[in-house]
Amino acid sequence: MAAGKEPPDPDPWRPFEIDLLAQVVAALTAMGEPADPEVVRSLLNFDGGPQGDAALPVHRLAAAAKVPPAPFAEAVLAVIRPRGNVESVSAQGAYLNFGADSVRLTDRTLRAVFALGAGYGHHSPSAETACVEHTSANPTGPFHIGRVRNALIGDTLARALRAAGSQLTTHYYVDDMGRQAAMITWIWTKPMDQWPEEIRATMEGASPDEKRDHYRGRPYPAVSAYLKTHPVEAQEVADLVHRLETGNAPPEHRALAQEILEGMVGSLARLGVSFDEFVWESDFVHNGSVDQVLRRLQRAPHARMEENGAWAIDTATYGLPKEQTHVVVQRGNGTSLYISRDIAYHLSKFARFGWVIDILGQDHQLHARTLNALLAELGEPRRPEFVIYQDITVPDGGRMSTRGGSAVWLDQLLAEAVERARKEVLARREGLAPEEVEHIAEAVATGAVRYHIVRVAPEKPVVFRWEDALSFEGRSGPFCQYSYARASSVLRKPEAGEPPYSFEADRLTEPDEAALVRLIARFPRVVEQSAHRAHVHSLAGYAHDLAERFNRFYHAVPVLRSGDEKASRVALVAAVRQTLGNALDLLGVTRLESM
RNA sequence: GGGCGCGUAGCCUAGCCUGGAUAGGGCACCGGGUUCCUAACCCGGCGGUCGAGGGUUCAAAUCCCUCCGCGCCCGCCA
Repeated sequence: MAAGKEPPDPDPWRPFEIDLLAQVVAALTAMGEPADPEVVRSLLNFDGGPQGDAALPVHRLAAAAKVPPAPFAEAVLAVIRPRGNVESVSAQGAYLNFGADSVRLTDRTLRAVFALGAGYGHHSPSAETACVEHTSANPTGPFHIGRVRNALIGDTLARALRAAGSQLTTHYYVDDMGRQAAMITWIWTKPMDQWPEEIRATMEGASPDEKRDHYRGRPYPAVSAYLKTHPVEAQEVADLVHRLETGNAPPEHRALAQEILEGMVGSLARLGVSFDEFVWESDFVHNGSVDQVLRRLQRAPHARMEENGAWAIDTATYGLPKEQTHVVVQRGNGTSLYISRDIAYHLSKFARFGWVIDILGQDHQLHARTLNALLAELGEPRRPEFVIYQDITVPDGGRMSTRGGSAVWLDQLLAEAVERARKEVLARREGLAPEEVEHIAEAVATGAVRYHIVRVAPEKPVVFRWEDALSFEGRSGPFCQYSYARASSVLRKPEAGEPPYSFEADRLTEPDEAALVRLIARFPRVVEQSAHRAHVHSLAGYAHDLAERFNRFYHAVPVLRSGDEKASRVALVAAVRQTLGNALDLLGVTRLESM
């Protein structure tokens, strides 16, 4: 083992970058050219590629020197002295290409992976406290996959932020105050034989041991439709909403919400999504913080009372679209509105967390901007950061609608995925114990669904197609899981030996090995970037790239059947397994030792 | 009408913030690969006016402007 005395740098690329920057600056200085390290750094391109590990386009520097780019590049080449972690320099037209010292990079990378293990790619904990609020669906029935996009973006971002060092808490904001929740209570507090016929019809064939969110949520669409044409009953629901606000909710109200919520959250748990805290909207009403917000808003600079006693804020100065310059924050009857309660909630978050992040569907975009305007109106300097994602739609171009029957339930998707995965396992493997088959099928199914939804940038609209969602090949969760299982399988062989794995970096010089090492080395930066730019999809892209590189290596380079290189190659496989496993953990995709 | 987002091969997608060298993947399709560490894999091929036009620049998928198309929002609902 190439044991290092000092603890390894958690970012294997950094020493190369430091050396390279210093050498470029030194070369420019030697040429008598201005060499601001910050300028040079911004010019350097570390994306890597077939040309080398870093590139410097010299156009700008050449222009300043009043020399054509290509000769300028040659001139730099003549004076630059690659050393340390920089192994090679070459000029190609207007570009200088640099290669890292592969042996040093390999040594440093593998040592970092083995020393840090599950912590490789993670950054040291910071004092920064953060809160990610996500999902926050009304407790009125099961999840459809549109809302699952919210949950998966939020959960993956939370994992990434934790890895990046944040002290992170996740929130599910439970709306038990509005009309939606009231409708559930309205119908379920009536004996079923008194339900209107068209609502009772929705319970036909319902089994009492059905999952609770499905069972209790069944009448919801019918109730919603029924109330549109039945003003008397609609008034009952309106009265109920008023009772919720004044603290006179029927005793069953919260229990019903809780019951449905447990069913909903149970489905998310299968996907590895969990929450640190459930925050109930009604708590902000009952603890007086909503009243406090309303009183502050009434004293705010742009507040005014309407004719019927309602309070509104003129937000024209906050740059909102012109239709939204008049924001009502309190009804004529004195009750609060969603936006006011949300302000109370956000103030409570600001009191506890330095960084507040909300995952919101694009339909909440205007709400987000209004919230910011009202926070400004209150003199509150802090703002939440919003991650806005686009809807998942169905192929005929429609929104995912519960009433139109176009919604795809998460539970339905998972059931379908598990069934398909089970078939695959049974077709590929023989003699597995039934519980092993189920374990793999569940992991493959949930891995496929999680990966499929999180792989696309949040701002892209997504059209749901069964055949894409259930793909186990190519750019998919199971592809990554398979590569992990493959690496695990190699390491399980007796010939692979036991950890700790010793290696000699100068034996890992095949192009496929060098490429793998470079990808492994990039992981800590991928984690950092995905967390801070809320680009969780880049984690999915990374996992695929690493898996793909590993498969290429696996086919091209013998490991256990090799000679003097064997131990080093085994170590490389172990490093891939560790890194890919860490990436899968961040994606919430279950690692499989075999599949 | 206004605001926000999106538009990259038949389909899906990365890159856009911070401009840089032949735009990276996947699916589908065609042709190969398993006496050998898991073929949910690999190799090769096919396929691109980066929505259109203009501008800035030595250099534009990337920045700016205009237009077109699609989605969402514009409640004393949440």
